[in-house]
Amino acid sequence: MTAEKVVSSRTRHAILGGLAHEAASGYEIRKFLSETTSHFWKEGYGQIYPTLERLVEEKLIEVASREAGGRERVRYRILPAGSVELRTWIRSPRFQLKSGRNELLLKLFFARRDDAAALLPQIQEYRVSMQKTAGIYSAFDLDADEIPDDSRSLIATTIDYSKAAARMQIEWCERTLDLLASLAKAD
Amino acid sequence: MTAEKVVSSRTRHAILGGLAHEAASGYEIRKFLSETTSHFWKEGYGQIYPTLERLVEEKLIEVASREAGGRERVRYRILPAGSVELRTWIRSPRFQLKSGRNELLLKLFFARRDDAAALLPQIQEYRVSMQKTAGIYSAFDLDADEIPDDSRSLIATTIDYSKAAARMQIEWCERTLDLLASLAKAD
DNA sequence: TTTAAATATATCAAAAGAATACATTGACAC
DNA sequence: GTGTCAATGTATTCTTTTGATATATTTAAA
Repeated sequence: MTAEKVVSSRTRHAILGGLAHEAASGYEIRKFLSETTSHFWKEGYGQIYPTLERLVEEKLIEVASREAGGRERVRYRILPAGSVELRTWIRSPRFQLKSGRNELLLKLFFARRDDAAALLPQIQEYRVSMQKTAGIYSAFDLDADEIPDDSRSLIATTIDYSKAAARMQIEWCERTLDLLASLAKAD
Repeated sequence: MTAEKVVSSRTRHAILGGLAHEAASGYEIRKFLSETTSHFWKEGYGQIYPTLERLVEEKLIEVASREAGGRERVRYRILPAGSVELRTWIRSPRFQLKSGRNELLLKLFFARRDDAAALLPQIQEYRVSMQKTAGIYSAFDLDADEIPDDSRSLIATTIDYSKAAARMQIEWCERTLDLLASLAKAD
């Protein structure tokens, strides 16, 4: 009774995508993802390492090199079957959206007028952090050499998204700050 | 050695907020949240039921009524200490943002030109679902009786946010559809 | 009036995320 | 040179969150 565990996780595809780019260790994959997709996709080690082992078992990737001695480092490389799986996923008409969590909006939802003064600086902080984010994406250099020409314009759409999201949030902050200021003034 | 488990979870505040509105069971709390805050905050049963027990232990809420017989239904009510905790949280200058996951953007990030044709209908579907969402928020009635006047304009800011987010995503879909169409045409 | 569908309640396993542990390298002060 | 500290690289473990499923009850339908 070796019941196969069903893996519905999308982590496998994020990893395959990363390895399609180049062979890497779990640590490097996470670094790559957090530098490129973190605005809409993040992975943690706790997810990456077990999934790598799983992908090896499934023969979608293989160990490319293994350095021992105290700290060990295992690099993985994608196999042809892995590339097929990646492309199948990209083209299959199923995808999942999971909205994030915004604690500040939750506070606003439960707040009363007399909380307005305390909320004001929190929204200012939010705006600052969004402005920082917007700056990062504006400075993003799509002409960088490592990006294959073939996918450049597709990647551009994800950056477009992040920029638009940041801008939208900044504008919301501004509208909301105005409102809170008027509430706070009217005590 | 009864080491107190530290609860850093924000679920407690979502629950306290819900109960501040009116006494309710775990099921009802979840229903309330999913009808009102689901665009920026969701809770599942797996989180709600254990947290309710915890909050009772901490004397922030209490059991208001308990119906037995086969299926049991326990309603909880917020205590003064719970209200204080809720307000303290709203005013404290700490909040956490957790960006969601967008599998479609992940696909676009890893895609190549020749995937464009397969991605096109996926983005169309995305646009439709966003249009539906936008419709819901536009129709939202803030003048409904149950909403206390005191927090009406604060709640309005969260709806403003959701509307703006939906609009932004629809516009992104339109830009992206144009691009993909041109890529797909050029084979 | 039995059956089917919708609603209400709760549990549990899987996935995701956060915190931590430990190893190596490099830079700098002495 | 050498001891100390910080930065980086690697991985594990634990907690929180999510999702699927089980079970009971009520309502609607046939």
